Amino acid sequence: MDMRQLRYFVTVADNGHMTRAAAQLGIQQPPLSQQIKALEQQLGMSLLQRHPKGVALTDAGRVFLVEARRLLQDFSEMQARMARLAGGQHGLLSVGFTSSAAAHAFTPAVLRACRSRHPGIALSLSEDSAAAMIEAVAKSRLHCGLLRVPVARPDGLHFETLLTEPALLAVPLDHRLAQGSRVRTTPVPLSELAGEPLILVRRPGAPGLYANLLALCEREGVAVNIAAEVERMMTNLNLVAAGAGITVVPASMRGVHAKSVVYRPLLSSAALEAPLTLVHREADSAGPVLTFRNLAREIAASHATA
Amino acid sequence: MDMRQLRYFVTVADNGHMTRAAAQLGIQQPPLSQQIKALEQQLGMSLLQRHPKGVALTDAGRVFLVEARRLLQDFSEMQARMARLAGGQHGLLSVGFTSSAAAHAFTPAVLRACRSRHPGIALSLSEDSAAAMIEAVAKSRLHCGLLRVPVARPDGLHFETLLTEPALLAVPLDHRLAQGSRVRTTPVPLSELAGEPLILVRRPGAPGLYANLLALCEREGVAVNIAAEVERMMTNLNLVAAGAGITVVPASMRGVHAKSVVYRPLLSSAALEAPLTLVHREADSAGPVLTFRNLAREIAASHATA
DNA sequence: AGTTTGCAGACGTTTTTCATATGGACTCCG
DNA sequence: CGGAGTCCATATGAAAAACGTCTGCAAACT
Repeated sequence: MDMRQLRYFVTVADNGHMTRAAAQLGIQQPPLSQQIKALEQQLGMSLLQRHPKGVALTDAGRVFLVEARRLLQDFSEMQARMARLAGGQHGLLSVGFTSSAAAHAFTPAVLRACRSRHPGIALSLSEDSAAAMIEAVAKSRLHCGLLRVPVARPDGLHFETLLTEPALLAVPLDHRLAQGSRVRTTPVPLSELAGEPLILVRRPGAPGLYANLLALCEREGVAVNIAAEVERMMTNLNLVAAGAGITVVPASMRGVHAKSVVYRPLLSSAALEAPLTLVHREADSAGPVLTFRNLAREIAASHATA
Repeated sequence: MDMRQLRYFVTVADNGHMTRAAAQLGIQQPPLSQQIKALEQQLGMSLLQRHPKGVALTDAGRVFLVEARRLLQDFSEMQARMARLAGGQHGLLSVGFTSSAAAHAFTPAVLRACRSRHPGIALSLSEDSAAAMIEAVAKSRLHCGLLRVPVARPDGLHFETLLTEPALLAVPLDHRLAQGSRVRTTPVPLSELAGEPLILVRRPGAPGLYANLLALCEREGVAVNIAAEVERMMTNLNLVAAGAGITVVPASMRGVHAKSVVYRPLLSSAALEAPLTLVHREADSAGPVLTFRNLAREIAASHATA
């Protein structure tokens, strides 16, 4: 038994007429008669009474009509759901982000926009380190990841820079680099960092914002003094606020500990960009992932101009 | 999209393996690959990730799997319902009966048996005259009819005699034919009816129990005296009980007005049989009608022996 | 009675589906 | 590191199914 046969039968039942139904279905009358006959044979009962001026439903035909209608309805609803899924307005979407990505206003903005614009997408959020998140995306445990610097680039993964922002120097309020209300907006040369107790996020053997900073310092011949290594960027700023040292963070974090931390641009800031990166599997080029990617690009654009 | 393709996909998803699924489905692997590919193309998304050691579901595949399962489930349930309908354990069944058919214990017995043995059959009962009922069956307003003598035999209708019983003479308690407790069981010759006020059910121009009686009287040269014509056999007996005349009724009605009516067999009773007849359309040779017919035969057999 | 209308059957054609054979990618194992 | 084994995809031919055209038959209309 076939969906096509069900559709044929319903059309015949609606018309009470084989020939008209055939025309409506865009086929000839004999094939339609054949299919109806085959359907009756499969069910082992006659569905139609053949009259000289058309056909009428038998009792079994009346019962079968409601069954067939229901099944066709279910079928088309299923197709609609799948179409919405393909269109990306529907389905599951698990998104991960790092703590530093969450610090940027973009992250809550894009998640909020996704919820409001695509209520059919069930968002599942998680926070983790960049390395763990990239692996989770590669292993299909996550659909998308929002992070700063790609610390690994496995095959089959697509990385896309949504935003870049300068990195800022963060120093305690009572630090010598924070003295004077006017100087706070003037760039600091990299050489000023020499000997300062530097706090950084530990990323053994992996690239990242701090790896770039260290490489930059080495190139410029600035001797750094690593005072502490922490797990999360937020911990970083907590230590700076406590006066334990200085650090470098993406500009979007400048609101953290505003009362006890002073943020100053770096002179060589052009070389120390803090990107915001979206990662997903290359294979996921349709459905909710695509929708989310497009949404992320759109929100990123509005954040870049702002 | 086809039911077959859904079945194929579900099997592949269950096995996580094309080749094994193909074997399980009883086809080769390449056609299965083709069908899955066609399905993916129709849906506009990939459902499976091809791995060297098998296949795994994509997100869309997981969603589609539950949809496909549900649809296949609905489909098989529908088939089961139709099979029960074909088997006659299910469906609507409208049965009509005449008042005289209802007087026989068989009628309530068969209806009760139908309700208890086939709860899936929704019985719809109605009482009407034999002529109206036969027309209702012919016009498909009724599935079956229970009546006495077929007063008409339109084409396409099947009549079946379930039971026959003798007709009895019914006379008032104080009638001369009712005198003496011993004579009540001895047969009455037809000649005794001569001149007696006869009450009969009016059936203009149609055969029936009373038409047979009148024909019999005419053949035997007995002059009848028609005292009244009524619509229902029960009215008959009410008038007899009131002393308005005598009549002839099927034996099964002998319990009516037992205190005021005496029932005596007729000598020529062999020629005056009162049948109980089942009528249905010849086309209704399957489903609930068939079930009811078989049940009626069975109950009739047990009533005949009793 | 002739015409029209509507469904069913016969037969050839096209499309679909399946099976066989083959190729390419990956894993496992010596 | 190379060869055997697995597994899925592709190619090609055969079988089956669906469709279209033509025709027949029965009932209704004129």
